[in-house]
Amino acid sequence: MNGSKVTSTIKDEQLIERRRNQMIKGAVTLFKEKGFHRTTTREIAKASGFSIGTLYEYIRTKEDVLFLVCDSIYEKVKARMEAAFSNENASLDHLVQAVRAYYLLMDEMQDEVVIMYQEMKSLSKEAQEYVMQKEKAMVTMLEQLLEDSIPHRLKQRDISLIANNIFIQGQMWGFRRWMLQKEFTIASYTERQVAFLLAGLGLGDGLRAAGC
Amino acid sequence: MNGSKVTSTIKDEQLIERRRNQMIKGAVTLFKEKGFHRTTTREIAKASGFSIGTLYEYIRTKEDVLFLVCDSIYEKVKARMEAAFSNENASLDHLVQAVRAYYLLMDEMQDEVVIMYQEMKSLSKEAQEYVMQKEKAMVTMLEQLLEDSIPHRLKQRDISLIANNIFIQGQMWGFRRWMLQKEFTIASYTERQVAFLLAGLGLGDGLRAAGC
Amino acid sequence: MNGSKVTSTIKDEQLIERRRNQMIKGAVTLFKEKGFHRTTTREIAKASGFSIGTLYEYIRTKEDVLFLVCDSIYEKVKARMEAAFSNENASLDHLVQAVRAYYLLMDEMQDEVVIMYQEMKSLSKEAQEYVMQKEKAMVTMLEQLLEDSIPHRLKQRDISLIANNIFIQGQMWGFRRWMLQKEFTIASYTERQVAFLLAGLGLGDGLRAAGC
Amino acid sequence: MNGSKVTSTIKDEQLIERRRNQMIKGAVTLFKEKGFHRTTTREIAKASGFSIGTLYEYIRTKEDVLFLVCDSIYEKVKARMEAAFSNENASLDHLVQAVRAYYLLMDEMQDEVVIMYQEMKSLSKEAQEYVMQKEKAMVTMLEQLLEDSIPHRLKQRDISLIANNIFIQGQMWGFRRWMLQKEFTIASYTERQVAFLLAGLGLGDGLRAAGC
DNA sequence: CATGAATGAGCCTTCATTCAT
DNA sequence: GATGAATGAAGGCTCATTCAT
Repeated sequence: MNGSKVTSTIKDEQLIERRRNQMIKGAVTLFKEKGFHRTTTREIAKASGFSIGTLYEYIRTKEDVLFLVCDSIYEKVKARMEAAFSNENASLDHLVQAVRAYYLLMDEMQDEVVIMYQEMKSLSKEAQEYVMQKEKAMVTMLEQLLEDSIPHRLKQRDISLIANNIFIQGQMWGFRRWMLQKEFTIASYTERQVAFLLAGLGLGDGLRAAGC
Repeated sequence: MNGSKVTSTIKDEQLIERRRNQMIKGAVTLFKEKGFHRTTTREIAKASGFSIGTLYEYIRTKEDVLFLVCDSIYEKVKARMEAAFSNENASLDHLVQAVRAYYLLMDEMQDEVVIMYQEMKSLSKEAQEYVMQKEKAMVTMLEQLLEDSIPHRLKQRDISLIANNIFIQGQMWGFRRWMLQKEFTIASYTERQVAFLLAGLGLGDGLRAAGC
Repeated sequence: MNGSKVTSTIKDEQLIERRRNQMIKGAVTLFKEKGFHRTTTREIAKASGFSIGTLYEYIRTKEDVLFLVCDSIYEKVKARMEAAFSNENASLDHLVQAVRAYYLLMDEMQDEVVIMYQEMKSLSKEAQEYVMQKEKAMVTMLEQLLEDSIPHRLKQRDISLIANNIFIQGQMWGFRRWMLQKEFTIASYTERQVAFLLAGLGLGDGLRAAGC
Repeated sequence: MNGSKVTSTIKDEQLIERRRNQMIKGAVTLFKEKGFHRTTTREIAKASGFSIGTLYEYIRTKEDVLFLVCDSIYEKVKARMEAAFSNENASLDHLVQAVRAYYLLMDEMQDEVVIMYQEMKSLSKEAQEYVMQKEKAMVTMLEQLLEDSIPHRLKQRDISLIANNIFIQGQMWGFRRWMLQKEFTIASYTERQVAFLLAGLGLGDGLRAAGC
């Protein structure tokens, strides 16, 4: 149901899907490079492989492109998280595996995350709301994961806080790459964050012993 | 030394200082509201209390305004952090006080933080570099604080990681307010983050006991 | 002979006739509402009940639609006037009846008249000429009517003038409805115009006596 | 108070006045030639003698230009009518003189009248209302003239009707020039209309005697 | 015959920047 | 030093028209 909120003059639904994927792909590249505002609709059309007229058959506004991009990013992240979090056997080990998978995913999607952070405010209030819901849903997934995997009980608020921390620490790996990626690889970053998380939960061996 | 990298046609240095402060104040309000790109130079001039012609006597480019704004934000944050971190008597308690002060500061400067996150990429590569240096310096202050205040030794990397975590958790309080500020007040957010930090360092009472 | 000057790729003459009638009907509605320039070809196609591709099988240019519309309006008005003016027994009474019928017709075709007044200039010079001929023919019909029905002789010029006056007074009923239709009904408007006409011709009872 | 409803970024009121007059002059020429819709803002700017940027300092919308044009036409016509109708000594003779002056005026302003007839519908509902008020005021002036100048009493409705007739007969001289101006000069047109008017009022010598 | 996706010229409008006063 | 009118490049978007299916 990708981008079902964006109207199109085209009738063929499959074509819409295909063209919009072209569009998103082209736009992501451009947004990464120059940001939403510095990218022109003509550039988007060109990068998507069609004319400006055709572009506007599939969207109504330049902002629609941004929405489509954001939506597709979330959709992708969500799908991957769901796959990684499927908790047949909820255990501490599963928690660690899932968090690792999440950090790995954030490593893969660095550019997309940067786009989200910088351009979301260019969406309409309504679209922002929509996108925030999706982000909220992802944090909730992390909360669920924690709840299911930790032996002792935590206050809801603490679960919520920790889920948030994990979530943004993952995003920051990409957003603050200029700082973090000088000192860490994604592997070592993941490793230490997990160790610190477990320590915080009173479950790990503590930071001192956790030799890298 | 506010914005010494930005050229002006005016000779009187004090006047420059005064005018630029007007400018920054006006611009921050506008950037908060509509972002850098959607704000026009005319609006900035008006909000600053002088004409568009005068505006351009004190800057060379619209981007200069953004730089001035970013620079002033960092200057302000840095000054406040320095005041709060002054470590005559480094102790665990001092660490806790300092971190609390930092979170409080981030609460005060929410809007400014949001501007930084969203508009930094609109600066020139050079200006971005400059601003990143300042951010790096702040993280370093946190690292120093940790190093000085924690009884046992931590690996440099872990210090760096934890400093980063604290730093961004503070920024996220403002940036993700739509999510966090529904569940927490700045007091409770600070409280739990500190508790979790200490637990992670193997120093607190753990999360279970730390009743809110 | 509807629109015989407009080319079509279709062979079947009857189909052309049918499709064009659909087109005219749809277009008139739209032109009334938003004028020729603000109406798109897509809208015309939709209102006509077929696709944009099909539309262009029956016309060559958007302007063709306007021409078809104008032509059909004149055809219709002309037919109705001919019916009303058929002068087996030319008499003053017949004149009055015919003029009344004309005003009634103009009342019915208000919207169409407005379209003619406002959009005719969007036709090509050539098409304008064609349409003006038709309008001229109608005025001539009125002239003939006057000539046949008035007992005494009038100078040709006066006949021409009076025919013109009647003609435009009819059109104005629709075109200036916002003014006239606040004060008059079509019945009272007709009534007074006829009285005034007869008075001008030295045939009526004068305006004073002609109680409404 | 010309065009006081149209906003401008320029502060100097006199400059606004001057520039707008340039604009109106340029626009009238273009609208005459190609109509409002087929005229581009760039053409208007060029014909006005300034750049497109400057044009938009004095208006907000292309439609504003049309409004300014319409308003100025009415203003001009109104002023001239007021001058011609000043009724120190209301008499039949004065009526005839005034009507003659009106027809002469309409002859002078043919192109402007055509513009009004064809483009008024392109104005916003609000602006149309405004412009219609002005037109109504002019008809009222004619009514007043009739009332003051005719010896015997006429019903209000008849006055209104006759005023309207005179008004549109004047406008039609320009709008239907392709027809009328083949048979008449403005002098002869005026002559016969006046004769017919007087006859209708039961005041002239009738049409038969009124040799041309 | 009918359809509708594709095209791109062209339009209106904005806004950073300059410079004469 | 301050002002604000002038500039024009550039951007978002529309829509008449075509043509392969």
